[in-house]
Amino acid sequence: MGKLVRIMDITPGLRERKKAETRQAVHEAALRLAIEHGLDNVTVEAIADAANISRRTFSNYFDGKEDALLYGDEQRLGTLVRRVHEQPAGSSAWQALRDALEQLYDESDEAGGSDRELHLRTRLAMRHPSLLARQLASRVRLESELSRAVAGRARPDGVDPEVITAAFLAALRIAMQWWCAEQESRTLREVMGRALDQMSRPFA
Amino acid sequence: MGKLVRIMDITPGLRERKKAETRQAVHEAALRLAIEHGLDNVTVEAIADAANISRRTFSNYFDGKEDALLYGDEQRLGTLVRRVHEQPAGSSAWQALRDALEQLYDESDEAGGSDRELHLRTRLAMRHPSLLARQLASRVRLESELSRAVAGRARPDGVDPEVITAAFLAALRIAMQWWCAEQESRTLREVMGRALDQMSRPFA
DNA sequence: CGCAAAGTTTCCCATTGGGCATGTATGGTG
DNA sequence: CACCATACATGCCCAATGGGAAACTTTGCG
Repeated sequence: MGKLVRIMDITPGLRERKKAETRQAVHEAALRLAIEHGLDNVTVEAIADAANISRRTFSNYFDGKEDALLYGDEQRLGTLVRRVHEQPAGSSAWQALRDALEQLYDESDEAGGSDRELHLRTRLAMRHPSLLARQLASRVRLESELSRAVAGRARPDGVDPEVITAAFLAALRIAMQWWCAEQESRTLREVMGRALDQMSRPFA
Repeated sequence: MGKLVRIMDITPGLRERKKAETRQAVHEAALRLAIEHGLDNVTVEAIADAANISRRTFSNYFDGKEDALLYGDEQRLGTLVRRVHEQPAGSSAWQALRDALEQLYDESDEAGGSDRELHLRTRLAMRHPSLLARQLASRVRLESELSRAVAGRARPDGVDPEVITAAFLAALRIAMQWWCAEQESRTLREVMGRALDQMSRPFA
């Protein structure tokens, strides 16, 4: 029983940790190879090889090279959901989303995750149709979670959570688009702020 | 030269017309088979067979069964872009989008394209990840066209066209989501109207 | 009518996802 | 600590797929 507590609590068990490590390793291998040789010049086999696992095992971790590449994105958005949940209950839905996002970028700045790499990765994703497709699909899956995360919060009369989160995510996407179009003239933060400001305004 | 005019003008040439016909035939075959047997129980070969073309030729028309299925969507969104262009120059960006959409649904009502079928198709798309993915990707490709179509129109101060169209399309997506969740209690029109109203309001 | 261009088909092969069976590491239990 | 159920990795295999090369057919301009 004591073990059970430990398992559920902090230690996910060696097994789980190893899985997570491998997943991360595969992800990074995929990323490196894709940037180096271009996505379609990289086979699943090559990625698996670079990560020291068999091709078959790769399939156990990801549904394809695209998923492997976008694993970082999924993680990032997952933590975004968590941060939204952590926002003070007094924050409005829109504000909670914005603050959570801001917080997310504070963290990644500290972690040294430079904008530079993100820039590259995102350009890669925008260029390749199959990547773009999977990315958007995974975001939709996340949208519902995000909606639930803001469902209990204050929002303008008659505006449903789904609409707020959809608008929020759309703004993020547009911001990334803008940011990738220019060459680092502005911070991603700034661009996102701008997009979110615009999105929060009335259109009619 | 006279012929050249005809080619560019109305007659797309027999060749082009046949291509369009085939494309449509393949699309419909795909749709029928997918609804009948479920998407993943239908091979590309089966679709090609049903449309009386070779498997290889299928690839000349579409990049995969998903694309074949979503061809209808692409057409529909293409005409939406055209309708937006046709809106009176006096209309604001947001209004032009809404009116063009309304118009699009007037047309499909006249054409007898029942909501019933759309309901089925959309549920299909929402359930199957690979379909959802491709659908979203094709919408992004369209987003830029739509943005250009409203670029010259009146919009709230400091709000860029991309943001407006992104919001618009996001609202459509949410509306489809809502509409598919309930069983025909409301018209798609109504639901879309509701989503668009909400989206046009300020969030902050 | 004749020919060049566009389109279709056949043949082919590398890549891929996933089922199944077999090894191998992990962790709870007596 | 030894033991075993279970989860995980791997190897083998096959059907599906995308797309290149080349042969063949259709279209339509001159």
